[in-house]
Amino acid sequence: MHVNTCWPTVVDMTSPSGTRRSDGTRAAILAAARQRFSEDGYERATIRAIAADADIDPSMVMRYYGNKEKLFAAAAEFNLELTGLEDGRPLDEMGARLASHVIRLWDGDETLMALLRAAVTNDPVAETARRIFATQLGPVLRSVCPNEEEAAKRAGLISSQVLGLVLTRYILKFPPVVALTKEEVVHWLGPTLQRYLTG
Amino acid sequence: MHVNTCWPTVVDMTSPSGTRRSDGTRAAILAAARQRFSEDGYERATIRAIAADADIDPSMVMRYYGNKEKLFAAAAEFNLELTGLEDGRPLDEMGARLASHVIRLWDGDETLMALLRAAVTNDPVAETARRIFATQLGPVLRSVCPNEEEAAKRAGLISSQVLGLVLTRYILKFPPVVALTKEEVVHWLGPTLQRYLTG
DNA sequence: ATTGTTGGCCAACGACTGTTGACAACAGTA
DNA sequence: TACTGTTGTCAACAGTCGTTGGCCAACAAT
Repeated sequence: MHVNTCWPTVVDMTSPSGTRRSDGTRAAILAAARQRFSEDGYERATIRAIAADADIDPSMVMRYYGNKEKLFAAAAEFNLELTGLEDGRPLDEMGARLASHVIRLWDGDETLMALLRAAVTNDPVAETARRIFATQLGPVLRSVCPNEEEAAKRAGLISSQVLGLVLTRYILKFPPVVALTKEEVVHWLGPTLQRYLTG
Repeated sequence: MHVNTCWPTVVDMTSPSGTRRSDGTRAAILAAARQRFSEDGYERATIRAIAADADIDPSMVMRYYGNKEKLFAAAAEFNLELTGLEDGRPLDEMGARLASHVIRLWDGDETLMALLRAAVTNDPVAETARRIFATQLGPVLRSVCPNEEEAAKRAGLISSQVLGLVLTRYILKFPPVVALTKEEVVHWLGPTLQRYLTG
């Protein structure tokens, strides 16, 4: 289609580790983008606003990330950090561990909020969300459930409860859900997730 | 602030029941708005597109509904139809009844999807969602739980699982969740909701 | 036939969007 | 010094948005 216009083809190798003078700007853009996307969603987060937050010109955003879609893709790549959650620990406490992990992971991380906000109104982004949950939650389920199809179903059920909590707590901000302490979340969601895992 | 410019102050009472010639247009706008808002979300659903769907001029939308916000408010008012769900039936089957009710209610109704899509990126709309769930789910919970504060907490938990299912099934379209039959949803979510209700 | 009201279309406004290209400031290299 | 490629600024483009006001046809009541 067209050549890569997002990135200078020849990399400046003056610095020993391949860093560049513009790396700071790149990082500032990405940080501002994450915040804006998570607060405003994809459509209302404008390139101009992101550039203003990063204190640079809007055209720099285009130069370094090509277009708005690619900028979002760069800002919304993230990790559920689920690996190692299952090894060597009692299987019947996994639901509680998972609930605890979700709270710890989501609190203070805006990347996932940006992804969720955008996925709701943007189908390509929804595809990204499907992929992330399928590839990162899938292996965990297959380790406790041999049947491939059933594992997928259980992963879907877990996603529904986890994302439902995230939605009502961090995005819609239902007061009783916001008020839940981490211990309460573990107490209530733990058994639910446990049943979806092994019940 | 300013007078009501959304509606002619003097109503044409020529027709016996107070209907007007423009009622058809009004309804067409509302139907098109519901569909567009549910499919595209608040920002991307443009007045022009809604008007085109309804086969009328964009300015008519403004005349009848004032502005985009008011149009959405008119399109997103809806009913969870929860009254009568608890009377005279065994309390320990209420979770299953609720799960069954959710599926029946959401399947084919785009109003609630419009509300949810818009609420995620629009704070005033999120407030509407909070209000609807608080006022319609609250009474049900108070009928099974005397403690006011605990009832609110349980309502929040139920919302998290219900909205999580709606999100993953109807909006993000996670394949395993979409594939669930109504019976499977009742089988899996029923006990969860039952525990949030009375556990 | 006359008015006044309602329903509807049309063209345009001002604001804002993503995006582009020209150009200046600066770095390192020869 | 002059040259080259990177970083950044500025102004503008083409398009879309919500919204407004003017205009005309259909209709109602006088």
